Amino acid sequence: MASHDHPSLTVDVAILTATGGGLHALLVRRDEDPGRGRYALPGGSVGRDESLDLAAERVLAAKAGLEGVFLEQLYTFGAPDRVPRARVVTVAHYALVDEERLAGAGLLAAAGPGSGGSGDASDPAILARLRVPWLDEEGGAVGAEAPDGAAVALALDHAEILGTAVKRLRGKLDYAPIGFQLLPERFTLRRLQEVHETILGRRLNKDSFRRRMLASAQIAPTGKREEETPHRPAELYRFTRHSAV
Amino acid sequence: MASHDHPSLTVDVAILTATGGGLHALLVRRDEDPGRGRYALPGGSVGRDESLDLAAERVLAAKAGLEGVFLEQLYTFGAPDRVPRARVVTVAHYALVDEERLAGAGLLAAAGPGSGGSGDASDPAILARLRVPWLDEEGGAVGAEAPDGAAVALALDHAEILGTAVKRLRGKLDYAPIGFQLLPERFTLRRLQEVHETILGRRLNKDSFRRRMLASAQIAPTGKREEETPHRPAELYRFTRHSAV
DNA sequence: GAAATAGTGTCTTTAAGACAGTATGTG
DNA sequence: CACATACTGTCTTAAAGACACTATTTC
Repeated sequence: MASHDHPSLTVDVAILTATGGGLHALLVRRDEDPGRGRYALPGGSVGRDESLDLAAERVLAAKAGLEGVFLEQLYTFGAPDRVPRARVVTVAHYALVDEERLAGAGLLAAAGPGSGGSGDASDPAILARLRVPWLDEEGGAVGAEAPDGAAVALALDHAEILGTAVKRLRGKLDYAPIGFQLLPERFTLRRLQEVHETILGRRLNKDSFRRRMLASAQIAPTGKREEETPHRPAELYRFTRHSAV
Repeated sequence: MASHDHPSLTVDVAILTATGGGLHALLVRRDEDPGRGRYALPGGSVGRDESLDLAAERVLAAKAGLEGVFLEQLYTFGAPDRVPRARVVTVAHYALVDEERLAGAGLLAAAGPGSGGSGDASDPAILARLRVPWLDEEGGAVGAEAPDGAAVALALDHAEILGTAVKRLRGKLDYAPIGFQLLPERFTLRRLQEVHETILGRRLNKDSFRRRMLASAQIAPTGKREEETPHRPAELYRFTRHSAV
């Protein structure tokens, strides 16, 4: 078993945000085979002396101009036929970004010529809405559609990777402080509930949600309020880093 | 970036069982570097045209003589320094086996000379009790001790892998039909509760546990009962494969 | 019948859901 | 003042915990 028999090892990052009532992912159009013309998750090879997380961080910075965001390993995809005519195993990650940050940094850095970081930021990037065809614990591939509503063809097994990311997100939402990652530093309880509903794909009870969040000690009121609302302004909360014991 | 720069890719399998009130893992003693003399998870290289799951199944069969057991990908470990003088990324899996099956198949196949499957079943194997130093969602490395109570030195990052497996097990217990994997086909409610308590590392309320399990429709009475008990025999239940909707 | 554990019935406690009613902003 | 949404208080409902009590086996 000579060393050139080793599979290639890459990382792919599902960069997710919640906006307009739906989950969205940042996708880049591939200009090379395999998967030319299709949209794909940002990805790259794992460097010789680079940890997996670091490789994912590098991809995140280079292709979306994002740093310091929530990033976690998701699952490793290694079916022998997942890439035609090559053996490529990918360690998929997922990142969570609030919509303002992604609209500003991500799309500009990825789409603009040389505006971002280190290199291949030339691919056109889109923020695709995810169509999740299942509830709860089912899982499976998800669809994607461009801002104009057209279906987006995903490269390789990336629809499956996105489905796995959504499933993970849903599963962790109840016991990990994860919803806050999709919101700016200060947010109202309503916005937090909307994010949870977007992730879960179903409506939640307002009273119960409110009580749970306030009792969890994961959030604290800032004393400030919304401004310029056409109605009574809501209290703004912030996420507290206490592990909620 | 020549192809010989690719990291080596392996799978390691945490084979877990619940017995004697504690979680146990099957470990084999390494007779080669790296980690010679220490105990390690059974593992092996990923074949050229082999999926990750298939590689894990192969390891499970070859090193523990186990087939058809619960097996799931856990996490991929790829720190550049996790193996001295080599770059080896491992896709860790975990398997769940009931104690009878592991005592019979696993230890004999792994320890006996050529009694098992395809090859390297020569390493002495032990069933090590895991000492989990944390509760709930904390995570981290776990300790291991041999049947005689002596601490077992684990190779590489395998204490971390085992910790990740225990954490996953605890996390999935409440919403996935996973406790049954650690029991034989027919079991009493008491045994099922003991397994849950062993996994979680804490006592559970008997009445509530009973009600939850019976209401979940995940188990069904077989009509048969325990035999040769020094007290009233309990109903034997079996796991129903319904997804419990 | 004593001992041990299985299993049932019911009360209390806690969290979720429902909903009425009050508070506070804009136009 | 109309309207919209924020927030509060309370009733109902469902699940968990506690515990008394009955059932069935071995010795």
